[in-house]
Amino acid sequence: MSAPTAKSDALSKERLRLWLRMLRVTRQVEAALREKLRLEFDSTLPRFDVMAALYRDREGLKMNELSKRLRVSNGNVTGIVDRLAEDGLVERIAIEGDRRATRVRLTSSGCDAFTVMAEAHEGWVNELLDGVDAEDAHHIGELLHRLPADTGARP
Amino acid sequence: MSAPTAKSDALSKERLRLWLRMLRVTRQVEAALREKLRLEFDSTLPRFDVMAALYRDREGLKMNELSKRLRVSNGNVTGIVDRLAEDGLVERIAIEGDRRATRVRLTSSGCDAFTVMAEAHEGWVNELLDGVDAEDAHHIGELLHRLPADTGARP
DNA sequence: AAGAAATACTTCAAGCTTAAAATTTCATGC
DNA sequence: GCATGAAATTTTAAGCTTGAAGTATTTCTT
Repeated sequence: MSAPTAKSDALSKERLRLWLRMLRVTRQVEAALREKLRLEFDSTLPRFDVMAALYRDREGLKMNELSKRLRVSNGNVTGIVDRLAEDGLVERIAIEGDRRATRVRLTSSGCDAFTVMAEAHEGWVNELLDGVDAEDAHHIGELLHRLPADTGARP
Repeated sequence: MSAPTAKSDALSKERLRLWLRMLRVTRQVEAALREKLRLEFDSTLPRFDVMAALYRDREGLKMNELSKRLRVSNGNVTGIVDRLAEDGLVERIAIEGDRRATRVRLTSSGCDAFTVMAEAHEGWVNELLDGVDAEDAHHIGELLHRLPADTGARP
């Protein structure tokens, strides 16, 4: 533990400012997306996230894998999947040979619904990030990638 | 509405990728901060945010102003302030001449508690954003500032 | 084969969050 | 003065989120 120098203190403050700004922008964009999803599709961001993960793995995921993929608690996923299942967008499928686990996957109507939502979603993000050109996007992406927090590589 | 060109489509995808990465990093950092606050101070991020806003305006804020400042619903602020008040960290003060509104401000013990938390918080952020030097921080900050989403200037 | 440990999932309590409805108080027009 | 609408806040219903406790089921140990 080295003594805080004037320089390291200034850097610390700079990082704090950056964090607060990142947080503000992220929340703003999230709020906009949430409202769009609600108004246009009567849905929510968590539902969208779950469906997106299941769309990537069309054959489905175990609850376990889903919660790791989304980095949320497993109890959380249970509730979201429950509600999606009520609406017929996903289904739980027994796994042969292990009666503890279940696989969740999009139903065909869930798959259809997601493709429509995903296209709209990309358009909204595109509008919300207006002002970021390809070079900027690439640059910020690189910087974020250097953060210890970005353990983004998924198995 | 112009027809989507190959170039604009690529940019759209690039922005989507950037957004997903921003979201992931932000959530990761938030999760880390939330856990720290819980373990070290038995507190939460929303409580910290409210206290931070009240620390900035030491004489207090109306519920209204607080919810605008934090960009959350007013019903939301009610609950958080209720719980902070139960713990003696903030207090509601009647506003003379308007019996509808109340001013919320930190108690002196709330103020003390916040200064301790704020220092720890800055340290955590500093560690979490390790790898971002002053130049990077400034650069990303500039880019974020150009987003329409960053309507950050507070009155 | 019996018991112990690990795994997969759900349930639970508490808190956060929103949008919408309800309440109280203030301001304005007539 | 009084009605009507605006403003500040709280309440409510529904959903999200976590960490911890609880339930089965499987696997490991001996």
